[in-house]
Amino acid sequence: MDQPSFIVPSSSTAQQVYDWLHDRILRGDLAPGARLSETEIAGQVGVSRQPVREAFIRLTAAGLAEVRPQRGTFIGRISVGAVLSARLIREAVESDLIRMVSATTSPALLAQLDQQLEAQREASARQHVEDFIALDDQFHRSLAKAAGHADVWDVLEGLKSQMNRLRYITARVFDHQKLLDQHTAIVEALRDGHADRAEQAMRLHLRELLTDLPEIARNKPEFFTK
Amino acid sequence: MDQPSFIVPSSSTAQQVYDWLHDRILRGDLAPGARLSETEIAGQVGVSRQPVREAFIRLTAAGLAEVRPQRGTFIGRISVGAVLSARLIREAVESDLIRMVSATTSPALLAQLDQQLEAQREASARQHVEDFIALDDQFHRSLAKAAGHADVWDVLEGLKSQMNRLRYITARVFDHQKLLDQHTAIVEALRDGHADRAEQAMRLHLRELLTDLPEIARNKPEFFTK
DNA sequence: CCCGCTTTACTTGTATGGAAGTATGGCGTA
DNA sequence: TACGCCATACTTCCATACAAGTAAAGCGGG
Repeated sequence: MDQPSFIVPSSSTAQQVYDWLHDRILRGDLAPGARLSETEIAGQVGVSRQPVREAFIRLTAAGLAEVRPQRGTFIGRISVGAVLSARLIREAVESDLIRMVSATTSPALLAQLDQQLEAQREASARQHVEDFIALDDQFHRSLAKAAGHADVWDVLEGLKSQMNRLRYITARVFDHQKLLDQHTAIVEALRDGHADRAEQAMRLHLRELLTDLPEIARNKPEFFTK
Repeated sequence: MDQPSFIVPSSSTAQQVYDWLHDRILRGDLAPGARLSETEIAGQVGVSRQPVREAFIRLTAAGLAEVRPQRGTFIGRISVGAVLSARLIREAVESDLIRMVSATTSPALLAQLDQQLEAQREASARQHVEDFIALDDQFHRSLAKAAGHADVWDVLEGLKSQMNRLRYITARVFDHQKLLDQHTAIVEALRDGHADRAEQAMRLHLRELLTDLPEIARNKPEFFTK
């Protein structure tokens, strides 16, 4: 049984409990639909129910848990609708962003992106799922930053949480090579200064989920809700 | 036999406190930066501090309040960056949505939009700010629904809360006539089956805030944070 | 066996007391 | 007057006790 190694007084207890659970949920360590209990978690980390309860409230606000009064608290199932909505929003936003980047792309940026692609190839070769996911995020974040809107990416983080859970839970079924090729196509379109092609490449990339999701939902129906 | 799901035993105290404060904040009844107090609110509504505290936590998660440990809880100032990010996201998403609508527009939809425009003109003539804002939301929501993605609009609600506060606080400085003309232009472009023009009209409409925001922030600097 | 009631062991929700931290006003001192 | 220290009155945070509701096991009667 893993638990936070120690409670540091730097941050509040509730915050630390929240961080701990948030991380475990996103990584799929806590399965969707699984039962949580204020008293049980409190016992595991050695605090009272109160901070645990407050962590639950925040998790609920983030769409990662669901508390049914007098019944129990449960890890939220992944809402297919929410994932599809988040995907559509991502496509719309990142399409606009990639056009902005295309208008101001520089050799320095292209060099940075090339370097990130190389790191992704390396992580893919190592079959290291966590690194690959982190590098994928970094790639998209770099583009947002290059467009001068890194803050937009931060705002989207909340919406992406459901997608992130999906990625962790089903990471091994994803075709890393295909994603890599799509990233490469985006960078090449930028290098050629071809805004339309860059946008289309980005849209194609972000639509990949539409083909993967049905299969994933079929494999693990107990993890999903409509 | 279970009770119908929509019959809930009057929601929890914490929920009611949250709803009450949420509404007051969005309407600008509670000014940004104003001080809140667990004990004070608890006394006002006649409950203990605990549910009030939990309402504060949820408000914080929604970006509407800020709790500084051992110092106090305050109505969150409106983040200019968050508003701009939300605006950019809205423009990107609604641009995509309006293109989808344009591909499937029907006489019935056009009739519905015409009717909503008429209602907006009427509310504008009455100078009824609340109705005008509600009808504006309804207009955009109708378009999202017509695109087959009403759920996307729901997801964006959270991001829009900061924009909504802005609208309420400064509603009287907005040029209702201009917004009405822009809405009309969008509908006309749809009626002509001109997708590009519809998208451009939508983008222009949603960029209105970019010119308004600086003036608003100059008038009420104490309401904003960078 | 099967149905239905009752008991019991849970769950989350609320109230309250105290712990820890922060800001402020008052007071003494130079 | 100006400065530094300190008591005091706040604040949020955490722990604990109890209240209210749910669900399921147990048990008796048909």
